[in-house]
Amino acid sequence: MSTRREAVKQALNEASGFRSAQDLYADLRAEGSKIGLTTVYRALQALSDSGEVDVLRTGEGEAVYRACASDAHHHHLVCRGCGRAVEVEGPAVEKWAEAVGAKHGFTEVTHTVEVFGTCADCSARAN
Amino acid sequence: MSTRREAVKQALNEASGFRSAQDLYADLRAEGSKIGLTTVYRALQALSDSGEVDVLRTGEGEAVYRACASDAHHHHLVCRGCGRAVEVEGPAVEKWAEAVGAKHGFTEVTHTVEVFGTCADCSARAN
DNA sequence: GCCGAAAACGAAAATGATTGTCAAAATAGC
DNA sequence: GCTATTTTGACAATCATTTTCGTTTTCGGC
Ligand SMILES: [Zn+2]
Ligand SMILES: [Zn+2]
Ligand SMILES: [Zn+2]
Ligand SMILES: [Zn+2]
Repeated sequence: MSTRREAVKQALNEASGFRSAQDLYADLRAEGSKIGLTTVYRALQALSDSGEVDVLRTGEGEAVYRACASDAHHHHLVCRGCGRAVEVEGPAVEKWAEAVGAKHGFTEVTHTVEVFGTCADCSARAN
Repeated sequence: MSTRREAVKQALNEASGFRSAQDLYADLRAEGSKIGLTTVYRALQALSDSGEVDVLRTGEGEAVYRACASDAHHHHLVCRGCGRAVEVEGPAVEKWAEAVGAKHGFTEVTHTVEVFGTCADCSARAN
């Protein structure tokens, strides 16, 4: 893993929530790095290809990334206010998705599941 | 509802799966309409605002729309091959999402759930 | 340490979906 | 018919992401 890619992963590790390529680029430049935007995109592409980071789409269609602690399949509970994310599991959901696919004759069934909300801190701050 | 918006909704009704604004624009032009791309975007915006159509994002971040039969909250089982979509319900998933949010102190909990697979027809065609 | 191939970089241009602008066209009320 | 309002659509502008293409680094072999 190259130094630059290492830096991108590092920046992701320091964040608790999902961050976009543009966010990470800004973070890195802010701390003095001379990294280019193209390289940030390439690093994120490689990291998500190798499964080292999770990626999902915001409601506006922007790709956001996160370095998750768990290697296993999981989903996220994401705060709409601060972006903080909690890794969650849902055996019931996994079974349901499989069953739904099978029931309608679909094969190679996969799924996307994300839960959004306002975290306790953000709720408090709003008062 | 204006004639043009009516036309967009009509085009969506004729499709069984999710379609992008560009897809619908192409469909309408193909059948002779002189509608503009901007108008298609505006119609879809209005239709989704009023809840008449469902919208979701493809893995590439493109917005796709569908005129669903059900007014109630539901999810979709979508074919990766032909785009065909089936409306599905999952009470267990609804409860799970709520519980997960509550457990971590999140409020105003919402969720996105989509199931993807290859439909029977597409599986057969691949043989 | 030195050399050339291969990999990594990054600036700038290209892409592609979506949105903003604004004048022309359709529509409604009178 | 006639003016006020809404809708429309060609075109420009945005913005995230991808391509392109020299330049710089890295690295194995010497
Ligand atoms: Zn928060
Ligand atoms: Zn899952
Ligand atoms: Zn299919
Ligand atoms: Zn649901």
